[in-house]
Amino acid sequence: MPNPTTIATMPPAAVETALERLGQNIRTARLRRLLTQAQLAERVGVSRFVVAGVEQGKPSTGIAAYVGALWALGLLEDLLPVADPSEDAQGMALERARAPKRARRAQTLDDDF
Amino acid sequence: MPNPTTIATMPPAAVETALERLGQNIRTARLRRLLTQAQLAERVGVSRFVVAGVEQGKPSTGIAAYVGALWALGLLEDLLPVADPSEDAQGMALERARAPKRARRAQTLDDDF
DNA sequence: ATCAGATGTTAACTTCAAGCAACATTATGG
DNA sequence: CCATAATGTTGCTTGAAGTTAACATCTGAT
Repeated sequence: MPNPTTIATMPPAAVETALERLGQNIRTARLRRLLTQAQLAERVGVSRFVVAGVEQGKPSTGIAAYVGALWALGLLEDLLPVADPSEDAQGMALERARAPKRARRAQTLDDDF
Repeated sequence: MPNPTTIATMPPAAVETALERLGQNIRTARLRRLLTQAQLAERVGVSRFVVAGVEQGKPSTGIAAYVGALWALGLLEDLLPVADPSEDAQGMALERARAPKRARRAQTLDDDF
């Protein structure tokens, strides 16, 4: 990451918390299945350090490692409801206006001050 | 990624599909909110290219970008149930055996074939 | 209590991901 | 339809993520 990417180095507290929680959940699932970090890592196809990072909720780790871990643990389906449009109440309310393929704010036409 | 990391370059079909779906969901949520990629990117604190990658389900993109997008869209809570231990039926069944802090298979003691 | 194995830590090295810029393409609003 | 904005694409540069290895530490089974 060329730039001191704010999101990865200093994520908002809520994001950091959510990641730590996700990592902890993955760790719990792994331990319940009696897998070592190295074993899980092998299934996912990464080194054990990446798995360790996942369990710590490391923000800069590629999402593939996270999703791969869920997959290897048989928990991939948990990801399907995330941001599911049919469950996005706020979004559905907004959609009542329109649902374009590209975002575009209605040009203020007569308001040329 | 020094090594042609299998997971990021050639993820299992299920993982790839899940990521594409997640990205599509995020895109839908963004469009419903009438945000441009650039606007969302600014909120998340990354360039618009990263947001584009997220919406494509790019496996190698850091999870912070994904979670940051969810956060900026007000969808962070969707992440909480993922791999939630209290919902992990398979894991809870296995836990009936034990719940260690470190994985370790019981040494086969008398089984020295 | 002891010892083997799992996990944490550190370091050096390699490679790709993210940033940036310019341009092409597509879609939307008027 | 046309103009304009949004998104996709390409190439370059650079810094950080991931790998490997060796060692330290902790945990748990016996």
